[in-house]
Amino acid sequence: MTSNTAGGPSRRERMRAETIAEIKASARSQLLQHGPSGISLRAIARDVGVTAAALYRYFDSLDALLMELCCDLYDELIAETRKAMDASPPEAHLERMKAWIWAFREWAVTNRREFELMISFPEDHNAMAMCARAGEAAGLPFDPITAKSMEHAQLCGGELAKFYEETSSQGGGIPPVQLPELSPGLTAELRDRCALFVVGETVPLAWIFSFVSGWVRVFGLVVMEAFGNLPVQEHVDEFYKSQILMMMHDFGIEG
Amino acid sequence: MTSNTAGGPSRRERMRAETIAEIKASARSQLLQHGPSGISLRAIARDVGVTAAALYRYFDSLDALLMELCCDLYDELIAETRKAMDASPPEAHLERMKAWIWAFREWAVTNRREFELMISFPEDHNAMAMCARAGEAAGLPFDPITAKSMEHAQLCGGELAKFYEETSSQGGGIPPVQLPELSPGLTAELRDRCALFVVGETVPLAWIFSFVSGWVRVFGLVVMEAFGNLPVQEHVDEFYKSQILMMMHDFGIEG
DNA sequence: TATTAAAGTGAACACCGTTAGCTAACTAAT
DNA sequence: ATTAGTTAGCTAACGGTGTTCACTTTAATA
Repeated sequence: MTSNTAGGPSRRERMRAETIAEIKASARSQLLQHGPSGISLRAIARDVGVTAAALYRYFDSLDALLMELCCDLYDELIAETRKAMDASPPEAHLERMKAWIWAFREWAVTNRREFELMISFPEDHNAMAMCARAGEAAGLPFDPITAKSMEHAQLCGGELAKFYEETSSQGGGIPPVQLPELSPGLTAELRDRCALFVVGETVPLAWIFSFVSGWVRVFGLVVMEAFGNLPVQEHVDEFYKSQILMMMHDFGIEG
Repeated sequence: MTSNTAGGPSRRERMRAETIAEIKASARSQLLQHGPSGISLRAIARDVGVTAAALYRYFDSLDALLMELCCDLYDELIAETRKAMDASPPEAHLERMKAWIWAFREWAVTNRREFELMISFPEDHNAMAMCARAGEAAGLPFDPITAKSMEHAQLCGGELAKFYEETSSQGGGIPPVQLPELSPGLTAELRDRCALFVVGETVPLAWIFSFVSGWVRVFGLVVMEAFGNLPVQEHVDEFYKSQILMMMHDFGIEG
């Protein structure tokens, strides 16, 4: 009757997916209310209307559930960021990069607890080891959460690469203000590491360096704000804008 | 016999202090081994050789214990940083500020889990509320942990103020490279907030702005490295040095 | 319809933080 | 020196947690 002639997901699979979604939704609701450490497997079970033991049909452990939730949150952040970027046309690389920063901040601040879970996860518990093992099993070089984080950074890095391509092809390109002397070792590592972020082509070292510097700065801003450590607390928007301006200055762009 | 004629701490008080130290040491050892969420009150009790209930003679709750531990860790960080700064003479403000950054990083990286506890604390659990209440009770405007964090930042901010004093008194002072236009509101807030950090006198707005920017950058660097998110992972020392160079450039200093 | 795999249950285990009431030990004052 | 009061420690218990195991129900399949 319910045979799978259409090739689509069977009734059971649909049910299962629905239950999983329900579980995750409950977990997130608890995350919102009580923070990362306040998520209780038994409370989730109570919420979903099922025994605690039943959840083990869906997740190997609470940590595994949290990890999946964490990945979902990254997906949400990435989707949100991408949407914000796409509000500007594909050629407006600068605007799209600004949108990336802005969306990142917006999401992290309006979803503080989720963000807290995301950044505290990679090394919390023994989860890192678990992550790493899962990653290796799938043939990936990184644990899934680090991978997601890089996917997120790549949204901005790729845009930078495209921006370089265009500016360099139509008139010399913009020389960055200043690049300190770097050893061949660091130079190589920057290129290697950022081949993953800045997926693009032969962007010059100065750009890569400025990109990494900017990435660190934005990370600092967002984490500080989300964790309540930002010195500025009233005119945060303007402060961000001024920081963006300064970073653009590093790329030799006056905005 | 054991009367307190000398005015010093009584035998009981000494014993008590010793026990408290033992408890904290055990807590820290567990922090080191199992991370912030792996600290168990009962395990501490077992370790110290006492019943779990007995610990409540020393701390109101596990959270209270963690908070005190957190403050101790800040004290350790501050002491270490101060020591590193004092390796340079009092006039070498630039060197002392570099030492501040370097010591901060060093401590955070060699005490990752402690650092993790420290930055995840201010908002974790309901501890923030507890902190705030404790702070208000003591008449302080901030919770003790935020206060410690600011004391730490002040080590660097104060040095910057002294540096400005000297350079401005002996020949015009160094103009920072660039300061974006800031609204009166943000200007005022920067001055207000940083009156706490940069305890000093009439340092110009551009310096305050650059200081806050630098503070954000260093925070980003340290957090990323401690949490394993720093893009650079092999030539970290050199990367830090290059970042410091760039920040000095913001102050108009080539070095 | 009989078979088989999945989903769910209930009880148990070993932990956890916290509280209440009691006992022994030590301090301080009479 | 005796007494009163404080402090540190104990045991026992309560309600909570994650996790496992054996068992039953449910639903899809052959």
